[in-house]
Amino acid sequence: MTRREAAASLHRYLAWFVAHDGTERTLSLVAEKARQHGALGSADLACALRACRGRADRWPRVLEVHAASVVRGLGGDRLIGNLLIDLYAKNGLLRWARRVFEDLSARDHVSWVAMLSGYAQNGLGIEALGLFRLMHRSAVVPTPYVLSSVLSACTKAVLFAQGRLIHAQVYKQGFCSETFVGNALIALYLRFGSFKLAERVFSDMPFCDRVTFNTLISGHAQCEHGERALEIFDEMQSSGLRPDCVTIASLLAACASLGDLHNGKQLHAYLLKAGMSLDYITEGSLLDLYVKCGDIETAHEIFNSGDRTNVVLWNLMLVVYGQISDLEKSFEIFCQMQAAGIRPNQFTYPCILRTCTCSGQIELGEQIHSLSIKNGFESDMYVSGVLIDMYSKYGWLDKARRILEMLGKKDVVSWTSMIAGYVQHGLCEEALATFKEMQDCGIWPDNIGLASAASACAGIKAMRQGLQIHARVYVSGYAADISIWNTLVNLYARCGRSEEAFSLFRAIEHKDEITWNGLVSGFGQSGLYEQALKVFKQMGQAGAKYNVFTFVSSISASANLADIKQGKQVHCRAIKTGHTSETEVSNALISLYGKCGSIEDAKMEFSEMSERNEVSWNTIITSCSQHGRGLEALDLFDQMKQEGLKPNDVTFIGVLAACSHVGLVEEGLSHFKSMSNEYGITPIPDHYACVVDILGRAGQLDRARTFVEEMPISTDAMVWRTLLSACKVHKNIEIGEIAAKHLLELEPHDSASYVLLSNAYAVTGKWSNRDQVRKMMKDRGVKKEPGRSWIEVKSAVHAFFAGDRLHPLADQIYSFLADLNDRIAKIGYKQDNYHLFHEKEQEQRDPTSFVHSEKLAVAFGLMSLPPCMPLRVIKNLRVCNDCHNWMKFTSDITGREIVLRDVYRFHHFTNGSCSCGDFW
DNA sequence: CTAGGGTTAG
Repeated sequence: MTRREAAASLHRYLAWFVAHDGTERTLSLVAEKARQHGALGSADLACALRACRGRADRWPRVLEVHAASVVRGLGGDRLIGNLLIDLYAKNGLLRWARRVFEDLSARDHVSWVAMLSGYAQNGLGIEALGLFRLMHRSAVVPTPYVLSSVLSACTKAVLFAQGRLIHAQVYKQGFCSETFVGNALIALYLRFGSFKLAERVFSDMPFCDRVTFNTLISGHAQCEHGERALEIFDEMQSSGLRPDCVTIASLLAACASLGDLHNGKQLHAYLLKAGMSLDYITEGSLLDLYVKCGDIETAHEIFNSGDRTNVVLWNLMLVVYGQISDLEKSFEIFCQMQAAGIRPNQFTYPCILRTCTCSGQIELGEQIHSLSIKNGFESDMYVSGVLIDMYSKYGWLDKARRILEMLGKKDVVSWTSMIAGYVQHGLCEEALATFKEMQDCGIWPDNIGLASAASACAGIKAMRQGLQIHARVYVSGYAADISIWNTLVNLYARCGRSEEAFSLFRAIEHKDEITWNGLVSGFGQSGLYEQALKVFKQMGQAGAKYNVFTFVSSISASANLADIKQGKQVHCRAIKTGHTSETEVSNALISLYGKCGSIEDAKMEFSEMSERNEVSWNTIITSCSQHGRGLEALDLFDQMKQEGLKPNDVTFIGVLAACSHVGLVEEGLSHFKSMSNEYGITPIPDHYACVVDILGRAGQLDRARTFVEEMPISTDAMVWRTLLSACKVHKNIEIGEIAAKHLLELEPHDSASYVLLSNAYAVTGKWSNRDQVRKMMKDRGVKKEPGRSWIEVKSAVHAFFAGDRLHPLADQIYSFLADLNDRIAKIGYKQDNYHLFHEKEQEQRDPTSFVHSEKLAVAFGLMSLPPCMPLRVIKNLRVCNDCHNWMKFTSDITGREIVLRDVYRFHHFTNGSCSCGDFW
């Protein structure tokens, strides 16, 4: 045998091995041959390269062979070069591949295809098209293979228009009957959801192969057309083509998306029966099937018995436990994978971090964040995206913002996560500013961005900006997304534009529960409570589904109307639909009963709750406090802390108000100090107003004044009004005048402020000053709001103005009242509302023409309601001294409980005394 | 076969 013959025979032998075996042995044979014959030809090096395909562990060999070929002067060799391009491209090293491509001494179609498909596989469609143009310029006529590579580049890089142009060229060149070209076209059209075009290409194909069917099946499976995928599988079987593992993997995906465990299990059995090797792709699909069908146990079994060196399967397991938000298990898998020496990839961190976010374990999330930085994923867009989401959901907006700023390439998701984070924490201005910033960076918002921006507008009732978003939705191409319309309906409702809200609402074809709720809650937040309750009733008639949001919104609308009857109806509906065990619903009910004056019902609701959160405690504490049960409120505050719940700013409003009711000055001040010292809460003006109330009620007006003057934040009207009110009660006109001066500057059109000052002058006998205030009101066109009271009797609400005779039973009411006044005069009542009038004025007044509305309401209530029922009256202004005193006597003589809700607080009158302790 | 963002409430 000559040397030449020996070389040829060995070469054939090697080629056979590569084709049939491709093991380590091939490579050792190459090495052996090198020792025997000293020099290697390009065919042998090519052989060695082929043996490296698809084997990550032989990656170093590729580099060795490349080096050897360059050393032997084979750098421009086509046979070796084409293989190197393919290998480098498959490993994502496109620049190396391109370098080899450029260095080729001559290119054939294989070279072009290798480079083109390399770009295609890495999603670099633009580069692929650039190379395709270069090919045209080099006057190389594309082959069907080239065209199919370019088509697949278009598919991968989402370049539909270019894909259609290539289709035209395919048609012109008459390559339509080539099966692999048809396959590429089917993939293209399915990727863009053009099912009709895909099926047309399919039916025009003279021949189809397994890949055709696989492409159709996987395309339909990915578009959630599981049913069609299974149908095509039937066609495939009747055409006599046998499925391979790609077919089965795609079918498994179809079953997974359909939740069809039955068919999925049959496929699983088929895999085992047909003796198909479970590679990591089929294994992954199987895992995915069991995960999506909720059979986690089987999923875990498959994972345990499979190839545990593949990071994808580990990632899948992280997703498995993430889906049932079992962070503990998820984290266990994460630790096990590291112990097994598996390096997490860029998918791993988003998988586990999302579960941390969902289960609120931010501390663990932070640790994993550090790990991801250590492993070099600091600037990964996906990892950063989920981190921005995690930190911003938790309220660490600054930290989220820093990650966003650090991110070199920000995509629409990273921006939107930040925007959504701002919205979720009520920072709507920041959200809208960031929304603008994103667009200044050239990123166009998508459906989620638009919905978030619309929600930000709704949050601050920014109708003008909201209208802009509305207009953009029409041109955006996202008009099919119901979430956006839901937000817009809510936006209009929240801005009080009921006409627009309804017309948009009617235009939504498939309304979901959020559409309805958006209307109810929106009306509730714009003060259109009746409108909100009307929609709630319509929901019942339309057969819409109620949920927690529906009940919370409707109950709170009833509460704001103080419409206990309406509220009880909603409560009944909640019981019937089984929503009363929801914490949020119970919280709304506590607030309802509290606001309607039934503190006992509120306490009952609270005590029957199975789970209470901060809001539950805040609501009951505030309710007790509003009803004058200060000690109870403070007791509840202690219990709340004992149960390990963290008080927030709302809690302290209730606590400070409670201290005020009980007269606990020093305790109140120490609670106030503890807010920032112990709990890190920055007091808002409302807290300062509470402290002023505490000091004012105790008569420590100088101290109150100093406190206000030393406030570190700017003083608002509420603070001054509280101080002025205390000055009126304690007849301190000097400090009262200072408070009034600030108050009238801040709110020059609020009639209540003038009335308060005028009364403060009256009680201190400064009649001329009082007259000046009255003149000031007149000059400035400020009119006193007429006093009005409401009472509900037998399902109807009866309203009264001061001294009015509009009620059908007016005569009876007035004579009942006269009789009542006689009776209470006998036990010591003296009408004293004249202290607000000068003696001369008093002489001129007709005592009967001046009866406050709350007295009329109470008289009517006493006449109409059975003796056992407490009277619940609502008044639009503060109750005056005389009426307050009158109520005490009336409650005593009639043995009736009277609950009066004025604009400030509740007064419970029983047996001659009031829960407010005579200070309001 | 594996990864991130949303709409209604208190």
